Amino acid sequence: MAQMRIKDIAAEAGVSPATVSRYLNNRPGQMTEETRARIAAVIERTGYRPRAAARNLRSSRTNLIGVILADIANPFSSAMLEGLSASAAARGCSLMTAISGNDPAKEAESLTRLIDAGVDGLVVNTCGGNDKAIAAAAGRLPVVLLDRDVADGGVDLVTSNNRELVAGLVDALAAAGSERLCLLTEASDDSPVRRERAEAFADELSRRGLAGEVVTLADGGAAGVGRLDETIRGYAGKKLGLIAVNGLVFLRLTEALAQLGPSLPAGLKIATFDDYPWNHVLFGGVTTAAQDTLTIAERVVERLSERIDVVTTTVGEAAKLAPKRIEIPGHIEHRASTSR
Amino acid sequence: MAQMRIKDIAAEAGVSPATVSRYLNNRPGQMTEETRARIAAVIERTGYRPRAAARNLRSSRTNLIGVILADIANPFSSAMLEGLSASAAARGCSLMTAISGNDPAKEAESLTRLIDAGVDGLVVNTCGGNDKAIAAAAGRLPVVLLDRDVADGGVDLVTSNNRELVAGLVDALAAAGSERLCLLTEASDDSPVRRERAEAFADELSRRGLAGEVVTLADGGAAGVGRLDETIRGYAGKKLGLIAVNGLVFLRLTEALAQLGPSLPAGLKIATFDDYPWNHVLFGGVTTAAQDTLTIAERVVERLSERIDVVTTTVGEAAKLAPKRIEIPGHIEHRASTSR
DNA sequence: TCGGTTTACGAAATCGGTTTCGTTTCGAGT
DNA sequence: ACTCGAAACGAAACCGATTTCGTAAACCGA
Repeated sequence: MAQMRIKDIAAEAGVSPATVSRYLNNRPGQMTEETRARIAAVIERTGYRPRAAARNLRSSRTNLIGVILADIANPFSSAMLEGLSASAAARGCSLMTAISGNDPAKEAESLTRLIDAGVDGLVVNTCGGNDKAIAAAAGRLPVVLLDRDVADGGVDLVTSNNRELVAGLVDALAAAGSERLCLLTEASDDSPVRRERAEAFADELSRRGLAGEVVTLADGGAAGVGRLDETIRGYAGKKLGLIAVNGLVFLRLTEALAQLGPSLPAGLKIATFDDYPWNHVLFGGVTTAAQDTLTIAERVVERLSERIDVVTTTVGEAAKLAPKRIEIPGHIEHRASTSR
Repeated sequence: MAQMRIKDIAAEAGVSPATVSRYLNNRPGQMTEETRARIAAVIERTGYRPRAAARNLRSSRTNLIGVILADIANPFSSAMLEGLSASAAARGCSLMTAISGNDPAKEAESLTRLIDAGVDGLVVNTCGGNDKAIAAAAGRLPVVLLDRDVADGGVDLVTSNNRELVAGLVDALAAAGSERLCLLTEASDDSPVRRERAEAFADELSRRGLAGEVVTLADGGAAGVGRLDETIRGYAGKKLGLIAVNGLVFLRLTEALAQLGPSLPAGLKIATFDDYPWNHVLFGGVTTAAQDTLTIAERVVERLSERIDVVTTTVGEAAKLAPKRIEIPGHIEHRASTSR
């Protein structure tokens, strides 16, 4: 009685293992209401749980979704993980997670490890440098990219409407009276997301005939902050507006500004991407381009499920769905840092 | 050639499947260096990867560690997840994660879902309310608790040395000249961790003959902040020292203080638990009790591995290891908020 | 009432590894 | 040369579900 097997249940219910299996997966080949009840009773009484490994082996489906995240310290990632977890659970799937820590080698290792583990599909928030491997993986099993695209294209991608969010932040700064705008980026960040935001920023400036530039901070070191400091000092009092391309850059910006004083220099306005908790607090509230992480997660899982269903339902090469790019609209949180 | 099976490899290498299996698991029953090389060559050439499901079925070992986290928004949790991921990967294991979002029902559901999935062991950062179920689970498979204990005891626990960290923060405030100390907590937080810190705080006060109290903020609402505001105002200028029992409380404290002004009122000193990124920035740096998340994660996985090895190696009831409480020392980051 | 189609279910093959058990080979000791 | 033990390996059972295929019973219209 230690561990019940499906045949034990079958014996006790006076049916065959096949029938119990049909019950467990409530299959189309229905059964009498009476046998259904009998099986249910036995399972209820014995507390039987089917062994996943056996099921996986035969059906070659694991109900597991692999997730590779570049940087879990980023609240965007943790919010995403929570959303993915919920959406997957709603579909009866569990998550296998791996964290690359922005290390392409680790990412590659995670890729093979998760695939070897037999996940039904893969969600990848890539740190870059594995475009080939990811594209190859996408040829062998369902893959949906999260936020960051790969070079070769051809893989599903769910992302925010970065261009419109950039426009929204520029709007906010312009409305607050900024006459010259800077987009602050980091040298080490060469992700497609950063590029997309930078391009949108440039477009937006020229579209409105505003002055401005993209300022790249040196990595972590004092040099970057110094450069930033210069920039700020140079424009101080000249109605400068600053946009941090992501939450980490914003933190560095805050550190640099702290050297100038605890509140914003007169005429300086700021805004940032990524809705970190401290954005409510710093400078009395920072105007933020917030992504709709819950919806993004939901759509990622939804899309992945579609692909998984197609793979397991259809046969051979008919299983090709055209790659799709899904943009989830975020919104601008207007706060004190861009008030007049 | 679509999917190689172990017997295909065996055939190509001119050996039996059993030998290939021995090679894959490098088993004690050694093989000739020559056959080893031959098998290696075939595997290398064909890119063969064993199917995990089949392996799991027979060996009833999945190399999967289940992780249940109460609140991923908490940076402690994300740091932990990163650490667990790394430590597990180093042992060839993957992580199956579930997030309860502090909902006991979700936690219970995650518990059974992960167990059903066949994880070898479980790491639980419980949100409370499932002590029975968790203790029961610990009777059926290896379980290590993370940070938060369950009532029944009898389950391994890895946690920080909260009592000493409290003492360290009290030290810092006292050294900064604070004469009266408050520990700020939240009404909704009734976790063992909070209780332990509160007790340690009270002990520490009486040991040193310091005045002070535990102040409980009402949940989220303005009332709590109002109360806090009162407290601060009441003591302003009287060398008050504040300790936030965790990072979220600290954020609320910061919001409340923001109403009073951007810098700390004269004579007010503050310190907090949880080393969030913004702690470096707010108030020019906040003195923080930082937990050694990496080591905690490492020890959790290590302890879990011990239990897993015992389970799979020994037979029957000899497999009982005595439950163990492991404390990982954290340290105090002294920053501007407790300077003289 | 009768052929034909569904419906409900059982027998047995199957998924792809691991593990047990037994056999052969090889080297060492006397 | 002969025995013995260990090392190297193969044959076949096995893990526990799902799935295919087949069959008997029930249903149904003419």
